[in-house]
Amino acid sequence: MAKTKLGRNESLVLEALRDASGAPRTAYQLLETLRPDGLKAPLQVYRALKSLSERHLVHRLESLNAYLACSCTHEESGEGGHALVFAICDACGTVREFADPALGERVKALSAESAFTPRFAATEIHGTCADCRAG
Amino acid sequence: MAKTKLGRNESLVLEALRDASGAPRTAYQLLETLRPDGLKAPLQVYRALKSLSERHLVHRLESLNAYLACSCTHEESGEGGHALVFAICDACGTVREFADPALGERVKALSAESAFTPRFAATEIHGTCADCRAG
DNA sequence: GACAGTAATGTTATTACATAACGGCCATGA
DNA sequence: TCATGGCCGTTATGTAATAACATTACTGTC
Repeated sequence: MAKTKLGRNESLVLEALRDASGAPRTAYQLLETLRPDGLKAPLQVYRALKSLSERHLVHRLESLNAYLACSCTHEESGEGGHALVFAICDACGTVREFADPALGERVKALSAESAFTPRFAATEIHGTCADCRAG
Repeated sequence: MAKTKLGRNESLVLEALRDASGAPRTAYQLLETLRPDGLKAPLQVYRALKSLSERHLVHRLESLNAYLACSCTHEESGEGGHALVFAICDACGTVREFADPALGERVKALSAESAFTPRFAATEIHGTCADCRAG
């Protein structure tokens, strides 16, 4: 299932996201960044992002339509799937990523109550980070 | 802060969402639905959705770019803000909405650990509902 | 009623995000 | 060799959301 090696475009996109370190980037921002490297069309970026997502190397932030290099060591792929948490600072835009087991358990419990079979869950918390609060 | 009464477009959009009962609708789907009622431009729908969101009568499902009539009685507006949970069936598209206090507490705790000040959090669980699993 | 102020609405155009459809290149192994 | 599959490139298009500006409807006041 998981493919073996990253292709050129995938490597470029992943590197660009890691350079951003904590700052999410939209697909079109990535495209601009990577134009000097020869990327020209949105689809090149989107394909790379899709592939990287499937390998759990990047995540999509749904509420921002943006992408983030994964900072967690996923010991995951467990049955219930992943339960990621993102703390998004609306002031400076940086994002911290967690993989919280307790929250994952709560998601499972809630799902069970509704006879719902979860496959994947993500929590996005919007607020203000410590640095921005300090000002 | 909260305005008094719904305008015509707001009422139309809210009604359309409630008619969908559990099924999320995109802004453009709503526009098509409401064309017979005289709506013509996306902005009319988006403005209504924004206003309704601020009143907590509808929610946006980030992972679907779609909107849902709120089914909860929000006794909320507490300090930490809301912590909503959506169980999204990827098979039939229906969505169940919860307001889970335990999960809200976990979000607060996680935030505190990172000196992050939360304002709003939403959890979207993708999976399969009981009906679809039964087939 | 006449008027000013404000909230709601309407219209056009544009930006931003994402995918469809098609074709080419090249490694590798039967 | 040549068929297969993975990766890559390009054009065109679909879908989601907002900017900018004009207009209409609903107040209260005099």
